[in-house]
Amino acid sequence: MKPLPRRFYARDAVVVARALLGMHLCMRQPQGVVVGRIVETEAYQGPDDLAAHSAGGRRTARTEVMYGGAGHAYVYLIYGMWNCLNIVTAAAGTPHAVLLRALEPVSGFDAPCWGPGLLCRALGIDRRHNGVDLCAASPDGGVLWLEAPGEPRPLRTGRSARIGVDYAGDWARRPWRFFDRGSPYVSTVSAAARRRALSVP
DNA sequence: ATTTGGATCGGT
DNA sequence: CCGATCCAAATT
Repeated sequence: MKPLPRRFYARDAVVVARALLGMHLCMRQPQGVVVGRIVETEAYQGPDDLAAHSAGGRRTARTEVMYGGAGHAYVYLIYGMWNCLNIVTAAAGTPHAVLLRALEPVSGFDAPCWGPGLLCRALGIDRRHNGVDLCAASPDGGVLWLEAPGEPRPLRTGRSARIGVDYAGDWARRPWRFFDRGSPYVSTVSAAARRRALSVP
């Protein structure tokens, strides 16, 4: 295990969001390590970005981890039933984060992971993981980390406006969502198209 | 103390 | 479009 170094995360969220495509999200579990390839992300840039939980410098118990420095997990509950996993980026005090929106299973699991809520459900991520250090490199290793894939795959990067942030005015139109074009695991792929792409003949 | 609505998802 | 399901944040 060689976690991405903290300097990877200590950059603008938009830069990191794009750079995370194709990286592996890894989680240590009782049964072993589970790995998924990141195929969809979104950048949030508080305090300016009105779509961010840290908009206007909002600083509460929930958003506190966004101010604590790059390379930590920000996990929150949404709609009463879904957890969402973010990666804190930029300098400490600058509340940027990248929402991980979809994975492609690589090893250790095979559960639906197309969309931020399903991603967390598939890996068993919840608010207990809020604040975990993704750069922990003790001999034992951390619970959750990201690393570069052994052999990089070609990537066609697409971008679009972010999903579900219509309340944010002009900020909602910024193309801060990044995804792997052609991955059937991207969240907005229709159920029918996904079935077609994943069906084994 | 009470209200409101959300960085979702699957089914209709 | 709708409902599930609950908590954070804003408001009274």
